[in-house]
Amino acid sequence: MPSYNASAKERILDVAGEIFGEKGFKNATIRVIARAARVNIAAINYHFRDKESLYGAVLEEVFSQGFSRFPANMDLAPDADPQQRLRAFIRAMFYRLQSCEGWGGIAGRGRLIARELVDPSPAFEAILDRYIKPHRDLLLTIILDIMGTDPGPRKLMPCVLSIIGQCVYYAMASPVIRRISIDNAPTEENLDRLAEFVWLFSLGGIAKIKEETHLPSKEAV
Amino acid sequence: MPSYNASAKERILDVAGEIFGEKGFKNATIRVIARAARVNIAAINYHFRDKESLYGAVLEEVFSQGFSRFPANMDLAPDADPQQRLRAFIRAMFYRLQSCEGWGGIAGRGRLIARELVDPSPAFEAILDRYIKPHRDLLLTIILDIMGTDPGPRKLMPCVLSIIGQCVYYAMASPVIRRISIDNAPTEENLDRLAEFVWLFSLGGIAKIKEETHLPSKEAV
Amino acid sequence: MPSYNASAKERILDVAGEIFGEKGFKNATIRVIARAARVNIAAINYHFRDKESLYGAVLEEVFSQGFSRFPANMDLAPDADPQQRLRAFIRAMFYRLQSCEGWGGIAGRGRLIARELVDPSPAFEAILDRYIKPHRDLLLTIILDIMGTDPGPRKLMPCVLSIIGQCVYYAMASPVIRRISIDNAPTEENLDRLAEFVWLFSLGGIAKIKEETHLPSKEAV
Amino acid sequence: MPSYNASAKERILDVAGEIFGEKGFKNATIRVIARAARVNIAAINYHFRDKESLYGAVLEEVFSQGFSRFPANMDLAPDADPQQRLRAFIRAMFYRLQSCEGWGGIAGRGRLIARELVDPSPAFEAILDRYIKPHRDLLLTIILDIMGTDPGPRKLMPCVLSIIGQCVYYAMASPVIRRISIDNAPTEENLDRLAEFVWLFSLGGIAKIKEETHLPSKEAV
DNA sequence: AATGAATGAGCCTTCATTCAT
DNA sequence: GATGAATGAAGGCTCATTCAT
Repeated sequence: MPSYNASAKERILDVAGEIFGEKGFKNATIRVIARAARVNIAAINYHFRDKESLYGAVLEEVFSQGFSRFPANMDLAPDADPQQRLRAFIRAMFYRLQSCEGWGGIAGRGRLIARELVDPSPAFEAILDRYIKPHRDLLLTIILDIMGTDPGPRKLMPCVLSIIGQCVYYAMASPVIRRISIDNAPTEENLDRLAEFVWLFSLGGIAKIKEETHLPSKEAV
Repeated sequence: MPSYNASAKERILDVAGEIFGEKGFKNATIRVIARAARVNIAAINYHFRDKESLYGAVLEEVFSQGFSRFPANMDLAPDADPQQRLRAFIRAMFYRLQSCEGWGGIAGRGRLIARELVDPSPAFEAILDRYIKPHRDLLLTIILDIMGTDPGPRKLMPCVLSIIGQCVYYAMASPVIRRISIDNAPTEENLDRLAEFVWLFSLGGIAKIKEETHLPSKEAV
Repeated sequence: MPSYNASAKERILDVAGEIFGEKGFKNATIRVIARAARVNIAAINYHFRDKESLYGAVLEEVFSQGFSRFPANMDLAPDADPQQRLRAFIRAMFYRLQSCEGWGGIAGRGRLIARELVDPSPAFEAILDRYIKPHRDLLLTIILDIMGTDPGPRKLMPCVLSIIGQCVYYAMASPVIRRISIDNAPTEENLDRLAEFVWLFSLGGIAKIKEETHLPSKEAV
Repeated sequence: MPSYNASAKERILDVAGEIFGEKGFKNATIRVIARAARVNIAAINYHFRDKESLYGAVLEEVFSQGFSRFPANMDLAPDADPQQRLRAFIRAMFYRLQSCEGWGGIAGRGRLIARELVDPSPAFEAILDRYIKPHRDLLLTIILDIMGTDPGPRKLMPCVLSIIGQCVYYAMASPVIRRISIDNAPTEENLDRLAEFVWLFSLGGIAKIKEETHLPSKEAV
């Protein structure tokens, strides 16, 4: 039965995402993953060759599922203005990074992405090209549309980073945030509220950057 | 000879910061640290009892040095207005997280902090209380002073997080940022420019949040 | 389709001979054999039950083919004298142990036999009885005929061993011989020349042993 | 106590020689070696880095001890004639390859050498240069002295190989020889008797080769 | 007849730690 | 104060084998 085979492979992929996200690549052991997936250790080797390849498959799965489940135009009207497109972009990013298990299986995987940002694995290279760079370009066009004019890369790229930085920080530092500040448990309500905040904060930031003239633009450098 | 002992202990602490920052706690091995510090493996256990305690000592050292070398009022006039205090705060944070080796020995340790945010070690608990919470409170008062009125925690705390988030993100994701966007090598010029950007962006964000009235304040919830 | 089955089984037997000869029993893996034979791993167990049985089948095949292709009276006139019979015996042995692939498919299998001499496998027991002992007896009668009289086992058996030893050594140690001495690539020309040498050397040896009287015979012990 | 340390390392080296000789490199496990040497598995790694390096050390030890304990001029008068030097050479080789444990610790290591002849390990390269080639050259000069004139490499080198081949074969094929022919247990009496036989057989062979004129010499090729 | 999936055993290695000196 | 030797635990991986199909 292909469904049984697929099931075992899928089970491995599933729990591996969970455990890699929770413990990190090195701390996670294939023994634990195998036990959680209710398969033999050698089955992991059979389906994914080795631990590193399994990790690569998990990474691909996380990004693939994340972007298909929460596209950047999530809940967005076709004729939305750039402000609303930024809002959707930020909300989708929050959901992608922090949606919890009950919603469909990518819980804790936000931390997996956070780990990749800190030290990228070899498998992350492909992810950069296939998912992250196009995503960055989308945000670039949104910001350009909001500003109306091109302020040059020295103003544009940092806007991208500041917006993404906020989204990522809420996800990656969530264990600490919970301890030092507010309730940021990844419930739907919290995510929506924080996304709304980041959106407004970033709109203010973009406006401020646009009106600043003493910041160097590309030409000024 | 106390000087020799102190020297060995200091060498261990020094290279351990480097290597823990570079590889992370689990990936770093005391063998590599011992070899880099030119001491016997057992000497590490002798001076620091075990790997975890060594890590704790490193963490304490990193924060202690970071805050003493780059205080939050760095280069700040005593009578500076809150905007300028925010500027100094952000600049100090950039330097603390990203200052490179030539400047005095805490290179790569920004990544060590980033790792702690993703999964905090037991030793991080003390750091939170001694360094991070007071630091957060300082930023809180700065923002309050900028706003002039207390908008309630639902607006205030996220401002703190969005500002810190930007600073941290630039440091923690630097390997990836370098690949997908701008030159963010931690030179003095780059750090100053990016800190300036984050400062302005955040001023805009704070202003925007202040004027927003539909955002829920604490009482509205 | 019987032809396909037979073909698969034969392919396995064929490449297994090659690979067992090259790597030895333990170092050879059924995975590599299966891939080289272009069959599924399980097909090997299907056709040959397990790795050890496959090895037994290969061993039988090697000896069976070797002795049928290169019989000890190869190229020998029916009325040949014992010296010529020894010559044919030695030449056949060289060919059996070293004939290369182009000649009909038992290349590298000389090393397989060499390995069996060093540590015999369970399957070798049957080979001893069916092939090697009769072959030894044939050489015994040849030597007896050359000597004319029976010098007793203490002189006779070592002659057998010294002759066989030379033949086997040229085959088994060929990787080293090539490195430390002469060109002994198993070309037809080289095999013929070396066999000729061993024949003459052994004739001299036999003659010397025959005339020696101080060597203990069986009775003297 | 250095003697205790040395003792552990020596014990490992000792039993490893035994077990590698008995089972071969792949079949031998460091677990078994560790247990037999009464040390922890990790101790092997500590002293010899890994299995392959341990094997290299064993190989070096076997040859080093073999040649120092049984030099090629063993029991030889300083003014001995070439025939007697050949006799000593052959006797030493028999002892080296087959001397059993009671005599001083290189039992079963003849098989280790035999395995190297069949498939040389990377570590064997150094052994060739340091031990085997000089040994071969010594035998060459002995044969030259016996013949009186240089018959050319096409006659000389095979003489070397035929003599060495006999010695090696008695050692390497001893499990089989025992089954198909005579009592060749490596007792001192047996070794002496067989060495004596090989010596005489080889003297006869050399003489026969010398008088043969139709064999190609170097120039004839 | 033949295969893909899955297993259990076993192997080498690495690591942090301890102990005697 | 500092070290070389030795340990026990655990980890990733490979292999021959089996089972359901």
